[in-house]
Amino acid sequence: MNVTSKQIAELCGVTRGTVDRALNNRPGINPETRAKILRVAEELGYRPHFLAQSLVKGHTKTLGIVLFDIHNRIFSQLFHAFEAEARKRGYIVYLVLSNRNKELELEYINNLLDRRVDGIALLPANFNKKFESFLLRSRTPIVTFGNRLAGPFPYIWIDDKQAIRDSVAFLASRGYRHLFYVSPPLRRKGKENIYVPEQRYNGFVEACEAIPDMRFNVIAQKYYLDELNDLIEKTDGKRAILCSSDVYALEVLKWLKSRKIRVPEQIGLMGFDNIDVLNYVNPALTTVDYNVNAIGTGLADLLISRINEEEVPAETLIAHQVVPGESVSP
Amino acid sequence: MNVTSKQIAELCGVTRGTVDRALNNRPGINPETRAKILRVAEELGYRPHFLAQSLVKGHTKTLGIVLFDIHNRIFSQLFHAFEAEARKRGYIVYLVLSNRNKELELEYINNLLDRRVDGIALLPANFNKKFESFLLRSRTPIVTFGNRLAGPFPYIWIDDKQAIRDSVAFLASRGYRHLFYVSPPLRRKGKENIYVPEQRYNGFVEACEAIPDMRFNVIAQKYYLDELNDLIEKTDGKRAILCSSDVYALEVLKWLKSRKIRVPEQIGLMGFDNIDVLNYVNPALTTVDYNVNAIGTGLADLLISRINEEEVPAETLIAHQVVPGESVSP
DNA sequence: CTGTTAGCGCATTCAG
DNA sequence: CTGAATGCGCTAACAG
Repeated sequence: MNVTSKQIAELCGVTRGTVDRALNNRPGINPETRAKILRVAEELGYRPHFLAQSLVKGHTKTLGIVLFDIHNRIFSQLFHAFEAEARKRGYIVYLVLSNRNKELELEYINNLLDRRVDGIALLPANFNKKFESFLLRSRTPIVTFGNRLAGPFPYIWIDDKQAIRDSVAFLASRGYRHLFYVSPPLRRKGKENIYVPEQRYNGFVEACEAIPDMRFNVIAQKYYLDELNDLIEKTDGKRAILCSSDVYALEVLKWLKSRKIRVPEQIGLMGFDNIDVLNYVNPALTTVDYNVNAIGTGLADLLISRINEEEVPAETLIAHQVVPGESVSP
Repeated sequence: MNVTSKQIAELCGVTRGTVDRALNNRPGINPETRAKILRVAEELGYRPHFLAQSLVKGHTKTLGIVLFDIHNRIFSQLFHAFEAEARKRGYIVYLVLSNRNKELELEYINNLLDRRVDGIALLPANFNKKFESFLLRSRTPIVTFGNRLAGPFPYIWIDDKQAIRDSVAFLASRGYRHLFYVSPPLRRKGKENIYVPEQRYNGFVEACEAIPDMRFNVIAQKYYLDELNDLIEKTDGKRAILCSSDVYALEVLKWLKSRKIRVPEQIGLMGFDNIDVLNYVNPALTTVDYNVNAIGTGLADLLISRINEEEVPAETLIAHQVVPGESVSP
């Protein structure tokens, strides 16, 4: 059914070598024969067989991106930007979702490698030496984001530590002297790749400790609302809850409302990510904004540069900024 | 660098045919030679070259899915389910975003076809005969969702018309006698594929007309808030706004709040889709819920069945239900 | 300027 | 049970 270059050759009474010269307009061919071949190819709706082409050329013009999932709006937006940039540069992309599952991630990366993607953008769940040497051995360009590896894999994201420091400074400037920091569980250190949560955690502790009269607690467990409840009852003064992501902040806000605790009158609240749904919640959440599209685009750009064997910086950090909302008092 | 079956053959002192018999455990091979070959392959970390394999086998174990974008949570969730099911069945998936752009969609489908995907799940932006015959000529299994084509392409979604009818009935049962229906623009009919918006629109009109004393207006334009404003000022009585999606409803709610119009005391409000962010907005929005995961999974299932040349229903409709919230009065 | 030849890596005949 | 040969569709180097 699909027309091949061989058929075109026969129809034009030439050989496939000549057809190839015409199609990929390479030098050394009579303009007339070229025109004829091109016309016939056009008429027959010829399209080169991509797989065969890839097989011999050694590249597939295909990228893979592995994400945990696509529930957090941050990541769907990032993908959108990544995909748009990739397409502009002639690549098409496989999106695979590891669900934070280390085995699944490995299996997926193998699948992508089997399909000979030209490069992979990776939000790594795995992190040990074995994993990294596996990636290295693949000899495939890999760029990371949102979670870091130790090896020589370019990384693009924001400066998480500084961003949380800025958040603490902001809350301090508004007179808050007791902060509760809600973070994903951290005790799984060594068992999971928690680079970013850890950076944020460190930023929080450092920033708080640098402020003489600042008191603070870290909540990093699954039942964080229970712990938050205890903490709120046991303390007083001007307090604020700082969440490591808007998703947490939204949950906390919902819970506070159900408990009839007013924000910011009784307690301040701050999120992180500035996801678009914040547009629809009251009070408007104070949060940290950064340009996710820039990350997505930059990720594709970095990866394609690496594929073209250009030098790229080991680390590129996107700017962030605190966005004041109504959830902290003036 | 990558080890090939040829190398294994040499190392084992046999020919590639034999290696193939061992690897794909086909009959007609001495158990001992097989064991040896398998061992060597294992040691060398042999992985078959997927492209070469595909080239000769004629399939790629790859699916393509084309979406408008991934901003609406409905679609990211749908993708997640689709991807999970596809993976379970041994397929990996290309996700491409047409941005509702007809030319881009065509280009993308061509890209997918070039890469010889085994099947495509399509949310079509195009819709004319030419487009459909193009799809048919590709001889590639295609399944549609969320927007319909005229031709023989299996379709999976919900019964949009009935769902809106149910919404109207629900509002009527709560005593509302004047409804404003907010829909995407419909005048582009003939220029864009607006199957679903049209179904919903028809359902709305039919349902309203069947209720003797029901008054209603349809707002289907870009500046719908302005029109809504006029309408609200010119009318009175027990009124409600019915939106064709939660995204609209959220915008409307935000606008109502800014205008200090109370929901549901002064006006009722209802959305459609039951997206997860509704969890965080007040008042809780009344909406229509359906199982998106079932659609995503079903989509993959349908597509793979078609690939395996099994018969599938031309249309499969997923159940929906009205979810009462606080945004309509009791 | 064009034809011939040899692969890319694998699957699948047909002989032996 | 195994070897040799052919082809998937395309590219590229070498002759002529």
